[in-house]
Amino acid sequence: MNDVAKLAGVGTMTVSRVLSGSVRVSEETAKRVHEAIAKLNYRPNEVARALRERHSRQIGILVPNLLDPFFAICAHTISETANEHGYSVIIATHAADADKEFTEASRMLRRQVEGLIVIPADEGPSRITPAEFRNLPVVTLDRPIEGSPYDTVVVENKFGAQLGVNHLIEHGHKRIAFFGLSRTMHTIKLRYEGYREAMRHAGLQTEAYYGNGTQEEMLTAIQSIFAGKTPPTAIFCSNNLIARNAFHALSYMQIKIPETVALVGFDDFETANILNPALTVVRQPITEMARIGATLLFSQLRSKETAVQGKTTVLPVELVVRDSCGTHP
Amino acid sequence: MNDVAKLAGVGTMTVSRVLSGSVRVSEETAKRVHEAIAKLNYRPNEVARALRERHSRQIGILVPNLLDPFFAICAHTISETANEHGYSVIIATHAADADKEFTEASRMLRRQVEGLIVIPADEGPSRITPAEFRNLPVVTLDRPIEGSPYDTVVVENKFGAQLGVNHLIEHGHKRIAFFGLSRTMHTIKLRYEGYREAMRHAGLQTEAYYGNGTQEEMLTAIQSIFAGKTPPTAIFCSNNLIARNAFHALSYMQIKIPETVALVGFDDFETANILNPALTVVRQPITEMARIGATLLFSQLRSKETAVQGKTTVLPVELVVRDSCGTHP
DNA sequence: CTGTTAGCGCCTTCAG
DNA sequence: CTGAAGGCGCTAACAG
Repeated sequence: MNDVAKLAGVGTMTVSRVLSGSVRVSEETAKRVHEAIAKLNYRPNEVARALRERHSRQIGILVPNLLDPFFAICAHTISETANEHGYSVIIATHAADADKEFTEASRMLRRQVEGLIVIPADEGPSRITPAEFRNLPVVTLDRPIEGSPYDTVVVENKFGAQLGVNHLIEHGHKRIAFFGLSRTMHTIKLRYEGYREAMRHAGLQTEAYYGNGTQEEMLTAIQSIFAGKTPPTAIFCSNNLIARNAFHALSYMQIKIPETVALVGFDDFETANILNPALTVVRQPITEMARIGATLLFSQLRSKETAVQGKTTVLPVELVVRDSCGTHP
Repeated sequence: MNDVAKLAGVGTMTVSRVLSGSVRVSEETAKRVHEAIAKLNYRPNEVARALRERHSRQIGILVPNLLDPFFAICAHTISETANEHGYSVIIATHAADADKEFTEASRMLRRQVEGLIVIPADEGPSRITPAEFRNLPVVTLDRPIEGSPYDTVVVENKFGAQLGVNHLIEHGHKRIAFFGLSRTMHTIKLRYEGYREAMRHAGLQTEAYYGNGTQEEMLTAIQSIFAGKTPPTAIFCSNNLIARNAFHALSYMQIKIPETVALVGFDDFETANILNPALTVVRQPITEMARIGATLLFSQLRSKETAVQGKTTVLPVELVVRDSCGTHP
């Protein structure tokens, strides 16, 4: 910047002003400065600026990983939204580990991020709390941080499950199994509740299976379940991984969908409609969720006050009927 | 930091030294400092440190988007590798637009990233060049930046296509169509070359279709192609999007795979093996590519010299035979 | 082993 | 409209 100033024959402040446009500078001077900038290929140092201005124009995104399309879509959308606001994003993954989550959040704070958008680790108590991160605006997505006062954006997990299960019930199914991933995951628990209520309301008995996060485990589970005398005639899958694994195992075992078992998944995915049969799912508005979360954060940044109320925004889900439950009753 | 120093009754330098561990500090003093840090919940300001030390411990990742699992896997792997090196990552997307690519790279440079890993925009000449970004270490993934001296990591695109097409030829197919996405994409061009050579080598005529990036377009294309008198008996799909769209259209039209048409895709994806029939693909080592690229960048950072030679690392691909071509001949 | 001085690149404040 | 001084939080270099 000094070089630019010297070349343009002005003081550094003039250069600074030309760049920020905050104060009027005579046109001619501005032109000289611009020429000098171009000649020297000068780029302002945002680090110095951040230090001086005490805000980094940077937010942090903390997700379990970027391999699950659900998280990747969130990260993508947040990143784009941040860009529209002139912010950069730092991304880190916590692999569903609360310690890693805390470590990464701390690192981001040291980097002076102005806010955090996090899809919390689901195992163990999160250590992202106002006690640790005083003043730092945080918005959580997909699930809240238990007992924290942060704004959060989630979907109608329970209602969505009811929607899906009722769809199955309307098709006349009596034995409908719930396939969970982990008993401890917030979203899965809510979806199970929805399942249970729908079943109870219809006077049906519940039947839940957990785990089966890999194709192999699922195959074993399906084999044992369908070796019984009265296997379920329908399965409600609690997330897209479980749905894919179930679909795979059923196809592999040549168990007919929907003739022998009907299938409904929670969370739509790219290839759901090219499966054979195409999978009926409860769709979550992922992009919208991420955008709303980011917008929430930026409005906190603008108003310069961290939300202390912890507003929860619940987004609607939608049943996408395809072919894995047969035709409409 | 001043507060910490005061509370511990030492100078700021002592605090600094305790934190960095660079110089020995007496144990007792160190303890007092640590206590003060804990009491005040002090976190060092990385922005100030970066300004002073003139390196940010931050790299930039620039990808077209995070929606395509291929890019998301790359970003994920780079992010994890960077973390292992104690670096943070800034991520931005360029939506395959060379201007946006340039803008985002510039923004990252202003933020003093120490290096860039980029999956270049494929349309238009990239403006990420040493002329614009003097000294900045850059590694490109998936495709090179034309005429740039940057290290790059790619896969055997041409050979992979030959592998896939030969597999089809071995199954006795004579009319094998190539489904491209864009004529201008570097990877697609190479894959087309592989296709062409394999066909020529077998004395077969080529037949290529481009576009069809949406399910609707693909459906129209497939309808018109299969309305002809001698439609192809096999299709080689140049990437995972095209493969999925083709699969969808074929299923929708109830054209039997592999009986009526055999299908091979380039680039494996999550659900490829739960399709019915499971899709035979040429698999690229995505994670390995990203990890090698990141490692390359970090070794440049360590050696403090930007690669000027532009080393190209070519990674092997692998044919994953599943069911979309029928049984082995 | 510890403290002092100076300055990284920028912008706020105050003078001109 | 423009420039000079000072300091954001930190650490390299030097001194003690």
